[in-house]
Amino acid sequence: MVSIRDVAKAAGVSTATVARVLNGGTPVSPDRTERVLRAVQELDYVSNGVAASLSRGRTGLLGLLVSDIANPFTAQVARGLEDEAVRHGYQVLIASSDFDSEREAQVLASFARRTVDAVALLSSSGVGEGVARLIRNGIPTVFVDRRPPDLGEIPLVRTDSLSAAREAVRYLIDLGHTDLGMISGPAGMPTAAQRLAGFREACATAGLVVRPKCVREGFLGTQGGYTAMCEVLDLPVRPTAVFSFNNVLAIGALEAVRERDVRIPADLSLVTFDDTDLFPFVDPPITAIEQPAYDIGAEAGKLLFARIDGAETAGTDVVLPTRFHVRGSCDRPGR
Amino acid sequence: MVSIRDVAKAAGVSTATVARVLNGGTPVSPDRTERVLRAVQELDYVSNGVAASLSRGRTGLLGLLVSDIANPFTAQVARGLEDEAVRHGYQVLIASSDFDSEREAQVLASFARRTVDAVALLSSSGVGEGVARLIRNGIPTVFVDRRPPDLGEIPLVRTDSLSAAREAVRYLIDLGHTDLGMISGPAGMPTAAQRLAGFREACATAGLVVRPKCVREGFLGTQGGYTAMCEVLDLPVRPTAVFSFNNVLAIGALEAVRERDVRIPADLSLVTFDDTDLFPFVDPPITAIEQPAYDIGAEAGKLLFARIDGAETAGTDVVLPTRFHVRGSCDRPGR
DNA sequence: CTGAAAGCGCTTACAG
DNA sequence: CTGAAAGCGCTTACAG
Repeated sequence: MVSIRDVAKAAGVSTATVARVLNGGTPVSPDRTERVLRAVQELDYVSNGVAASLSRGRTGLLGLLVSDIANPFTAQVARGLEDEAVRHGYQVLIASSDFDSEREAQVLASFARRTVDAVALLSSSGVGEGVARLIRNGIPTVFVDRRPPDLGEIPLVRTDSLSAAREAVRYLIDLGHTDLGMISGPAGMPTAAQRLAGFREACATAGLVVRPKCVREGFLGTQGGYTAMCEVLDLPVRPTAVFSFNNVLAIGALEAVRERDVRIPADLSLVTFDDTDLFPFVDPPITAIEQPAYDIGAEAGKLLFARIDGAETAGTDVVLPTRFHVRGSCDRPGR
Repeated sequence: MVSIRDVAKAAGVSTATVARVLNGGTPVSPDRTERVLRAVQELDYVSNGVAASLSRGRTGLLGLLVSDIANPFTAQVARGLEDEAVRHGYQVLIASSDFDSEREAQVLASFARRTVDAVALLSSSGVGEGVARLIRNGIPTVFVDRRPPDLGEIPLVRTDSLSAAREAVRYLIDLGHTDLGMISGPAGMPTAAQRLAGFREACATAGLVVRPKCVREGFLGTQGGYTAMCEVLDLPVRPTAVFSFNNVLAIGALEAVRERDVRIPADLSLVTFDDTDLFPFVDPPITAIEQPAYDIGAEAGKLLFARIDGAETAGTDVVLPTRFHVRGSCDRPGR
């Protein structure tokens, strides 16, 4: 590989001069500038980014840990973060844990090795030691969507899950439903707890009793939504409306619904957290809570760069608004 | 930051010994091993990954260039690639060009700086100089899904777009359609050309004439599909069946269809390349060609690692099978 | 099994 | 404006 020394030799200058020409900033005489440029051209020189990172002390990389990049919400967050990164001359290193906490730990360990300048976390498990080390090592970190309870000082960008859930469920109640169910998320996940709390609050406020068996915890993935919905639908008495933790679980739930020939919304009303391009075209169109995923990602990026630039961001909690899309998957109860 | 020298000092050994303990491989006496481990613990030492990359001459990173990670096909490819990467102790650096060729060039330039050990390309434009430089610099590269015409020697992982398209269109013809349209992809994209060719071949074989105005080129993104479908539907005489270049365009097409109260499949039959979780639930369920996106990504990873391990991969062309899902969006023509 | 030392390929005060 | 040189923090022959 041709190195900066080869270029310097060919141009008859020092490596310092080559670096100055290539990186700009410091002035270099036109004469030498041209000689360097020509040598670069002739030798087809490309600088070594790793070496540059080492001496500069920064990599120009933002780390993003996600559970599954194929989740549409996650992908949009990634896009928002990436666009913000590009604006600052950065790139994003996305790692999917696939809900595997060991893989998550490996990714965090790798981030802690300063392979990235800052980290955004949109991960599933409570994480634990991995994040703590990241922070002890002084790597700017931001949580996206949710944050483990014991890390309150780390900034967070999110929506208000609790009130959005409460509002959606109140919508169902206003329609006349009195027997509601929920396909919930994993118990350890803060947003799962919040959405469930919103669900319960709305029911409690309306004086409704929630039957324990109507609340099923679905592990993430469509399969989890399918299983949970099967359990709900196979109850001796079905609830007349179900609230789903997110769009992935909702898709699984739809499979269960179809399999049992349950009609939506005649037999069952359905509302879900997280929207999708195709929800308006589903039979029937799915009523959903939209989160501004792209903006969440962008906001996380802004926080990270503010921190990189020396700003104090501890304790920041950015809350972005949700939108409720009323479509065709809800109706008044049939009984 | 605590460095390997601090650890060496604290443990009373050389930095070489610390490295040996931490990286394994070379044997170290139990006594020193323990001292090192204790020092690491006490100092909360985390090695610097960038420095390690520089001296090892490898970063443990695979670069993946995509147009849009939010495209479900792309996301699945990324997952397949990533899982393969993890199997080899690697991570994936995903960069979205967002269909911007300047951004694409920047990403390729960054990859060429050896910030990654190998590269998988799933990008939109013909690319040009960026890829050429990558290859001149000896960075193992693989194309995914499509490859610019002049880079035939670089390995490629793909499906057979032409015959899959032909088969899907023949299905429409067998249903009795004689006036077909297509929402095509950007003219410069090889897969767009191939799917269009498949469409034309099927029509020609059946002796059908394709009206030029029934073939619209949609720029990528749902908006492009919407516009293209609008043009088709606003023709004085509508075709009775339309074949869509991919799922994203199909979603835009559905918007146009809905807006005009066209009924699928009664007024119009629709088939699209690329499947989606939700297509079975759309009204009506969308008939689609599924590509094994995850496997495509995994296969690309295998090729890259084979090449990293010294194997010769030039000229490789891996073709994976598609699956045709007949659902409810096609019927015999109504007229 | 171990350490001194060179080397990876840049960047950047420092002195001129 | 310019170059010699130190330094970024590891890894790895080399000699013992």
